[in-house]
Amino acid sequence: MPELLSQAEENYLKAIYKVSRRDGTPVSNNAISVEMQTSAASVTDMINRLSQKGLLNYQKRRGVSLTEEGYATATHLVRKHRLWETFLVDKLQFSWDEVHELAEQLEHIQSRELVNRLDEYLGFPRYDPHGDPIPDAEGLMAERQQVALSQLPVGQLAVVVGVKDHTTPFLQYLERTGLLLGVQLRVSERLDYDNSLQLVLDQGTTLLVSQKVGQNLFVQLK
Amino acid sequence: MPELLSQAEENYLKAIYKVSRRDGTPVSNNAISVEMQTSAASVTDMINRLSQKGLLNYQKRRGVSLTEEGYATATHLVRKHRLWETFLVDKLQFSWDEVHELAEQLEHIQSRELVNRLDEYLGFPRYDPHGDPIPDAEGLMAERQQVALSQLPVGQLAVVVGVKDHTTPFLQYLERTGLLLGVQLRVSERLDYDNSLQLVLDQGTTLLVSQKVGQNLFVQLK
DNA sequence: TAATAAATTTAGGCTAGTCTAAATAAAAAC
DNA sequence: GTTTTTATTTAGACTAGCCTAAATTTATTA
Ligand SMILES: [Mn+2]
Ligand SMILES: [Mn+2]
Ligand SMILES: [Mn+2]
Ligand SMILES: [Mn+2]
Repeated sequence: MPELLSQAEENYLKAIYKVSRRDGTPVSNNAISVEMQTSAASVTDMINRLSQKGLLNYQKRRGVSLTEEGYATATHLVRKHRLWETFLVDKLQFSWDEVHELAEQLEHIQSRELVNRLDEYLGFPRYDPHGDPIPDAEGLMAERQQVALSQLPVGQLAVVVGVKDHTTPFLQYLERTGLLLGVQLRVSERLDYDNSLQLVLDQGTTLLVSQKVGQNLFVQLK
Repeated sequence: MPELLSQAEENYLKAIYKVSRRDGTPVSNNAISVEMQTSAASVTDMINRLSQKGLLNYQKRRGVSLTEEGYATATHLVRKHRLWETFLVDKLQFSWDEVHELAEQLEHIQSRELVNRLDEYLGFPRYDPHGDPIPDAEGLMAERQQVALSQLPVGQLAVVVGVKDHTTPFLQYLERTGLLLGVQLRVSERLDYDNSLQLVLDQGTTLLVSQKVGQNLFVQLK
């Protein structure tokens, strides 16, 4: 039953999806208003409309959760967002730090057929340019056992598979330091003074990164 | 000075562009309301807003025309629309009768960079899947000396270069009869009874088409 | 020219989506 | 167990875009 949703409604759904993935419990009005950068009053308003449409479970003052339909709709939005980002990087040669805002627009284009053809055109990619998994046409996506770089035991070989922080400055930092997806590394030393990490990369080059960087990079054990 | 325009504002601009086709003569409120399928009151309302923004020249009860900026904006919308249609057909294998509605959505995506990269990715096409010229980044587009098939003298060799009617039924009719862009033909006979036309195509196959078809196909003399 | 028709504007109203300010409920701190 | 703080809802207002109905102006026709 894909009712037509406005872009505003879609953005709220996506925000609720995003916040609820972080913990799992019902999402507070407040968390949504922070994520959406709107007033709490606007959130209450929109929550009422979305639960009216059967996309949210909502009890006054007890938080909201996505219904089955709301979850599917949000997942489809994520699918579109990540496929468009992949298109922009793979086909139009955009850099991975330039595509998010564009995908925020493109994700609202309405056409299942277009999304599926785009998916096929891109070769059914499983991850987007930031390493985030792309849901398939049924809404299923890969779940990777990944860990923050800051949690990686010293000496353990691992490979960079994703970013937690998607902002342009962080992505450009990674670009300049060569700490990109697919790079293999190990932590050679953890410096107690400021929790910075001494890394040894692929070809033996070394790199010192701050705690903040370590917390925002996802790696997979090798 | 590309102020941010809403989709509604952009659609009105495009409608005015389409109705006026740069012939200078002011466009009537009524023509816009027919093109947009909205009430005359809504048109008056929007005209006021767009002339406020410097996109239209407007004097009460004397019709509107596009300003230089309004014209450039409308041309850019047409550029985006036609590039996206070309993308959908050339890259995603959509049929030419399926792409218009999708392009109506995609044309509102805001990013000069994206449009220019798409243009390059497509090889700087000069015509869209319907034979309509695509404005370049400066807003310039090819002007073809074309004539309606119904005007073509009997015996004159010509090639199909465009359609006047962009509706799905007409495009599907052309698809089924093989009367597609690039096909060479000549009119072997004009039947007085109903002004239908007997055509001889490329490989000598013949085809009888109604006056309505003749009026909605553009050809170029060979 | 006067009457009629068509086009346009004005007036007023509606919904979606936003806001601020105030009221109320729940949670945290004392 | 009060008090204070935070979260949430309510109330009221605003803009963009749309509408219908009525008023007004311009064009057409008798
Ligand atoms: Mn993104
Ligand atoms: Mn991404
Ligand atoms: Mn079109
Ligand atoms: Mn076209």
